[in-house]
Amino acid sequence: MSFTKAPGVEDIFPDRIPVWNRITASARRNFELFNFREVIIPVMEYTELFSRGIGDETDIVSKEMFTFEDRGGRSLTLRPEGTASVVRAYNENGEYNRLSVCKLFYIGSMFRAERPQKGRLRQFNQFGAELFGDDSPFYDYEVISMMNSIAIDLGILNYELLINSIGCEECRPAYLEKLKEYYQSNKSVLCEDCVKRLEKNPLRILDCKKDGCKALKDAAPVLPEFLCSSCADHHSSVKSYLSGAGIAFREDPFLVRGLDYYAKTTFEFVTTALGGQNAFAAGGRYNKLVEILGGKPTPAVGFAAGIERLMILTETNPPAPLSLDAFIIYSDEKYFQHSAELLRKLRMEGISADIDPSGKSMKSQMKKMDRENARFALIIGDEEINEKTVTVKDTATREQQKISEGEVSAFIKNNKR
RNA sequence: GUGAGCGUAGUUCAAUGGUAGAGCCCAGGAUUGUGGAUCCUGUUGUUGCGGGUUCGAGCCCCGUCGCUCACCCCA
Repeated sequence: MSFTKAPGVEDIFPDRIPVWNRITASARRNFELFNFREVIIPVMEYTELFSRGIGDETDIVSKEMFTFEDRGGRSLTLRPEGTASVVRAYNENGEYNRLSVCKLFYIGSMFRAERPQKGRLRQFNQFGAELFGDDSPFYDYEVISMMNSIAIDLGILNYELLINSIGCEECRPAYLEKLKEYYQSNKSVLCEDCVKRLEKNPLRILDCKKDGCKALKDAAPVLPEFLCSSCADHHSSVKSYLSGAGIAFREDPFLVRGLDYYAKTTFEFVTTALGGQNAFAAGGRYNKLVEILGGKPTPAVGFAAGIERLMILTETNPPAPLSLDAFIIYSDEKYFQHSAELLRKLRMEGISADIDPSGKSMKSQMKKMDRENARFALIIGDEEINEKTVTVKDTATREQQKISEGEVSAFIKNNKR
């Protein structure tokens, strides 16, 4: 009986781990520069959290969640995104939700029961940040600029930052009315799905790629024109902060998000290098969500980025593969015990080291050493045993020298990569 | 949920319906203590699975499973 992995999940083997690590390290570094602190949240929550938080009508909740019953008959769901969990954790923890501003970030797996394709998995990983407690447009800017720093840090080329404001509960209803009116009068041209969207979520019609619906978009009412003065001010402040920081962006008046909780600022980092997908990070402001999930009214802003998508974008320029500090080679099996003892000491000193215990020829051991990408070969034979030395060979320059046993570890530490 | 393409060695791919092969990888070697180049030798398969047509199927037909890409949607 052999087994295969479930559809849409992935094994990431050592050869790709440096790519992964470069991304998560960059995220952590930048989050810390911006004074965000890591929070580790559970991978499952009561289903209600997501249906309330993300919205029952969204695709994520209505058809993409991995939901199951626990033994007591309560419905649990593998998290399809991080924000709802972070909000729940924030609300539940008085230590943090009484702070005037609370900045958190997370890194972890998310689960959505979609058909897998390039850049889209059923179990995928995101890092994201959430900021609670302040409505200042400066924080919208800060969150966007933090993601921008990570993208630059990772050397991602040819990406574009799209921003928009989708208004607040004061001004959005009026816009939605206009939008409905507009599409109602053109209903005959709309595709089947969009006729449904007209009632449930008219904003989404703007996202439709069908020719008929797309054509209507050009003459559709544009959200920015309907913003109340508070939202308009907020939006222009965000833009001027971005311009002031030299961050290029394009306003996309039709940028709407697939999750219900957003208000005011929305943004997406997009590229054409991801096949059918185009966004590698996205987010926005969500001032009502904390309250919807039972907390005190608290403004918030955040984003999430797809780690696998970032891997696709950065794998063309891979970081150095993992390497080993030392590989021990012995000329005769009778010196294996001695070599193993040296190996043990090196590891205790914090030097990564390995050995081939098979007792095969030196040539064979050298080959193995080469494959392990070792920095130094440590050779032990008759001479070395008699002199209490080790021959240390630099695998890059092929130069070698004898070093007394006591000084080997110090030498390697001083010459590590 | 919908559509298209593809399943042959660890991997990348060959094989007019007529004995399943090559490159790479891997393993060993090219004299006596030394890796990456070169050369030599060697290992590896129920051709995804199950039926059918045929004297004969990796190849044709049907089913099934899986993968990939795209739509939808999204990070």
